[in-house]
Amino acid sequence: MNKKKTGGRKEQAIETKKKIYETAGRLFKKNGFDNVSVDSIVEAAGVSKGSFYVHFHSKGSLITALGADLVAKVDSEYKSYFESSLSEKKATDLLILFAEKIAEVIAHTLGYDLIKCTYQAQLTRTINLESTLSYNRDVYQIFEKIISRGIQQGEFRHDLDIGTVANHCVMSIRGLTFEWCIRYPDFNLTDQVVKHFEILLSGLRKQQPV
Amino acid sequence: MNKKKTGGRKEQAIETKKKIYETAGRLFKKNGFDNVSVDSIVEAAGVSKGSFYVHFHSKGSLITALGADLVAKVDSEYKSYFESSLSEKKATDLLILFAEKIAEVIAHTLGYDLIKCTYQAQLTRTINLESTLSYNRDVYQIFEKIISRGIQQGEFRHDLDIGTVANHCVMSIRGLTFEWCIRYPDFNLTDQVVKHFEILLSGLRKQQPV
Amino acid sequence: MNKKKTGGRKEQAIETKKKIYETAGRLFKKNGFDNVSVDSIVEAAGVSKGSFYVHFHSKGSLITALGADLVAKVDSEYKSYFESSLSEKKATDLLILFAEKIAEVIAHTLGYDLIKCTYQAQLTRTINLESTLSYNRDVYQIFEKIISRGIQQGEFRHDLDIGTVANHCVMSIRGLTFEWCIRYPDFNLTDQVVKHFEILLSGLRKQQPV
Amino acid sequence: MNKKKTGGRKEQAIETKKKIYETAGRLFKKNGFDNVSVDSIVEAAGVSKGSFYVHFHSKGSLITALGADLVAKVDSEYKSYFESSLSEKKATDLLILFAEKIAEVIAHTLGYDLIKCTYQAQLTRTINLESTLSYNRDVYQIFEKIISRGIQQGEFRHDLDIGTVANHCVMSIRGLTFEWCIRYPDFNLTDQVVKHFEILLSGLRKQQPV
DNA sequence: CATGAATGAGCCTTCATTCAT
DNA sequence: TATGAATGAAGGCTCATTCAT
Repeated sequence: MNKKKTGGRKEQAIETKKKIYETAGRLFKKNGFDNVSVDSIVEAAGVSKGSFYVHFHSKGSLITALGADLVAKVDSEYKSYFESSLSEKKATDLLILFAEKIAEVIAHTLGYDLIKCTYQAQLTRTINLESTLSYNRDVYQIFEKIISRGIQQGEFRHDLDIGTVANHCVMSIRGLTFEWCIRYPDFNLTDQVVKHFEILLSGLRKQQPV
Repeated sequence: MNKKKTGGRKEQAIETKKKIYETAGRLFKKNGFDNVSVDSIVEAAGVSKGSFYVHFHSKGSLITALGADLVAKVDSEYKSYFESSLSEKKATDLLILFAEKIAEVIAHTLGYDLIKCTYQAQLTRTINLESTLSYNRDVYQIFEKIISRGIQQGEFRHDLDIGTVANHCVMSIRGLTFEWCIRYPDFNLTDQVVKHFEILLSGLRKQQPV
Repeated sequence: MNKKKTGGRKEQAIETKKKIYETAGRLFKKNGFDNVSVDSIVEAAGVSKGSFYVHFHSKGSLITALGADLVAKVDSEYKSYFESSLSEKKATDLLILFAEKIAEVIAHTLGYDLIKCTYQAQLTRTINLESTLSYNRDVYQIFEKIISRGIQQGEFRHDLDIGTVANHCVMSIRGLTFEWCIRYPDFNLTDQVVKHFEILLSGLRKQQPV
Repeated sequence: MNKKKTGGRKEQAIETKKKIYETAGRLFKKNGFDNVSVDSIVEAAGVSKGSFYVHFHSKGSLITALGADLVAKVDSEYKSYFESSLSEKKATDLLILFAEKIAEVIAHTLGYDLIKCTYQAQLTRTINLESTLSYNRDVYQIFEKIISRGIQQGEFRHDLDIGTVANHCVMSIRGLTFEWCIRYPDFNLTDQVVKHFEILLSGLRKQQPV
């Protein structure tokens, strides 16, 4: 009925899957997590319901895939941003900058609807959280590098446990993001994140001789 | 047909409403937010479905009421705890103690299921969040008092904006609670809250002359 | 929209349930067991799908009820037939007559389609079989009475175990009915049942001179 | 893409068909009749869905073939058992022994699940019954031989119609097997078959002095 | 012959809400 | 107030079959 352009069936199959995938992403972003049905996805994508189940084992598995993809995408963005900022010497500035960058990505690249539905999904455990929560995520490792450098350079206290602090940094951002979700639009995520890290930093910084 | 004990119709009506209300609370706590239907509530409460809609405009309005009630209840608990701890002199200790108390209430008095479903409801905005988010909540005011005292007593930095810091304290707890929800049961809320506030404190504390 | 005749809501409810029930019975009989959906039942009955689930917990429970009803109905018919035949003196004749009566009821009162779908349901255990299989069913007891009388009157062997033989009589009829189902219409149930009971009565072995 | 061992395409085709066939048999036996889909067959067999429809016109035709095969297999087993028992002189004993053998094969060689799904298929006429029901089946002929010998040897009554009695013997076993299916596991098929044939042999009626 | 993507009707069940009594 | 029958859209998922490559 449709699709004659691309050659092989395999290419077509990939395209169909992609179409479902992207349509679903768009709908989730637009309508929120619980308001997207398989029916609405396939209708919007212009494929049959059967096709959906050819390409995805269940609605949940599509969501899981979408989530993992998202994590990979933003982590990669964080990573390249961090690497391009390496010239920045002071760990303090680096920490603020990196936190700010994350806030920017969340608030503007991903956007309110997508984040909200992701957080919802995490709470309902509809999705497999491994990719989101793994402490091996790049975002944790970048924080660790920054903190580690701060300690080495004598900016941060020597008694800090690097893993623990990185962990609390991520949690702080996650917490502020949650607050942003529930106070939206009366909450400036970037400002609050910067403010929060400034407070946090005053505690991390080595005490200056008077 | 039943209920002859209490006299007037008004008393009976109140009792019916109460029965629905309490049953709903119990069920939400037990089964999670998405797994409680109006049907299950009225069945468990022993009233008719019609009665439900006599007393509550919709399922959502019941949930809103339930949420506001919960906030009032825990805030009152926090308040009385705080007042009984006033003898405690140091603001630093008071802050840690109070944060710990909140974590305890969340983890043990309220419990995982209730909190999770509350957080879910906040994200879906199924409930009216006013009561939860109002900066007039007792919990904010208590933090303000503690911080204010810390500044007055010379423990905390003088340049802190009391409202802002209290706000970030609440947000930190909210964020850690969210993390607890999605990592449960592999996350000790109380420990993490204490740890987080210790980090936060080192930044709040006035810098000591060497 | 419809139904204004009968007075109270309760009467209407009963009528609705009855309408669903009878429509379902008719459809099962007409289309066979696996080819009747809840959709088709409610459409034919002219009620909403929601109504179906108001009156029946599930499709299965409707079928179970239908089955139990059927058993009760035919057993009662067997019983009254047997009681009206009590004047018949010889147990041998009574046995043949009663088996024949059962065959008649199965083949003509109930009919091929209904029986076939009942037997199917038994095999898939879609229905609760208790009512069908209980050895307390009237039909077992009637056979026991006949056999018992035959022994007392000296017609039947004294060494027969009454319960066992009654049981095998029922099983024989059930077996022949199954055969009828799979050979229909090339199998005369009544003739075969009569023939079978004649063989059963006389035995295969040549009679030994005493 | 795969399978290089066997030479020609024809050999491969045969092998594919065989693989589907045997896998289907295994699955039907394991999961029951209604719980095996074409999808599950081709997945388990490791072939494509397209291949299935190359080799079998429909799901039903596969089942028909499977059924015919089964009949041939068991009939051949009955036959060789009977032939090896010919030395057994008395028709009475032979009859009991043969019925018992059939019960054993049904209960243990074929097993509950397979028999149940076969009986189901017969009722739904999903399968072509010719092979099962043909009066030319070996099993009928063996019964005829036994009965015939019993008459010739003076053990059985002379007035028996051999074909009719053989037919009722098969039906009895079929009926008891049905009963076994619906009462499983609270029904010992072999015991009941032996008991039934003992009753059949002796009859219910008291023996008259000649 | 083999493949597997695509189809779309069909399945049973749940649910919040309405309304006549 | 209280009842509970009635509603019907929506939900996720299965399945035998077709057909272009």
